[in-house]
Amino acid sequence: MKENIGESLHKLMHHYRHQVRETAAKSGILIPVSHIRSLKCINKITNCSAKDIADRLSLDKSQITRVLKELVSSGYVEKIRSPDNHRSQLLSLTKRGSELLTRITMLDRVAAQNMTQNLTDQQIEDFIHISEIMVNNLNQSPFCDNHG
Amino acid sequence: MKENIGESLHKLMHHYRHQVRETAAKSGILIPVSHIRSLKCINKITNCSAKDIADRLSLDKSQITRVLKELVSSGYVEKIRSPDNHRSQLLSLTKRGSELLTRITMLDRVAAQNMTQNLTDQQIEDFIHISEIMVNNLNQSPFCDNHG
DNA sequence: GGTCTTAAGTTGACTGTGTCAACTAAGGTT
DNA sequence: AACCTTAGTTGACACAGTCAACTTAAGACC
Repeated sequence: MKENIGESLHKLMHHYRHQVRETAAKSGILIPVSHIRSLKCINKITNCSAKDIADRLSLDKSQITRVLKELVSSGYVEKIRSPDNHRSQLLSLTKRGSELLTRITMLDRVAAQNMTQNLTDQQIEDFIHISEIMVNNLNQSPFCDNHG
Repeated sequence: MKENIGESLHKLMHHYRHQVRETAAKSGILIPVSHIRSLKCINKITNCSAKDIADRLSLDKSQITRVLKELVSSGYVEKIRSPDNHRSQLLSLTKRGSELLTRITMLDRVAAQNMTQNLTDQQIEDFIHISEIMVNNLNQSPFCDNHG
């Protein structure tokens, strides 16, 4: 039975992505999921840099660069060079970006409620908790050597 | 808190995929995950057709066509026209395919054990169970209208 | 028998995601 | 100065997922 956990994950992820995209599309939001996730990071992390996003989302730097390029050119994000460290850059949401994120947050709430509608709060917490344990297992395993 | 379930999923999926690919690569298995998943379907479903795989994995028919083309050309899978229904086709593993799947199954077991190492059997069952409930929620939601 | 519809599979084109390697530029070290 | 590290950029590529148009085969119906 244990071995099927992978298929469960694939399936769940598939349907989850589907719903996120569909929900967003129905509200006229047509940007990809990775962009949405990046917006959330920028909002949450103070003085957010590209690296911060990459670390938090476990994504490649290059991917972030490309996402940011589009977010900036769409007017959702502003990029200014950090005054104290010219290697780094400070990311912040524009007014437009903030408004977009507000709408996304509302959609997220609805989507999460829909996805968890037959579950108790305890079950949801358990699920997230178990997920975290598994992520830890995977990170510390010999298979995945994160030098950090 | 509920809204973060999405990020948990993304993260878990990311690390899970990473491990699957890495584990396979270390054993010299260099085919993509979708191919592996398809092989498992063919093995599990008697008289498996392309559509069966697409349904079971919630993937597009076209994707399956392409996966099968490679699996056939690599000699892992055989494709014969169904005698009673010429629209359909019967898929079966070749000897090579069977051997490959055996190796994959062993790797899967190790990977699953690694991923679940600090979890009780009950927690694993709960996790799978909750996943299924969420998949059902997503399928039956107004967002995702599966006409089938 | 001849249309009409549906189902299975194929193909092409395209978007999004993830990864790798080579590179620039800035900062720190000695 | 020469050297190393870090943040970010760019190019190239593989994989994953989606959509629409198409072929071929079966079944339904007059």
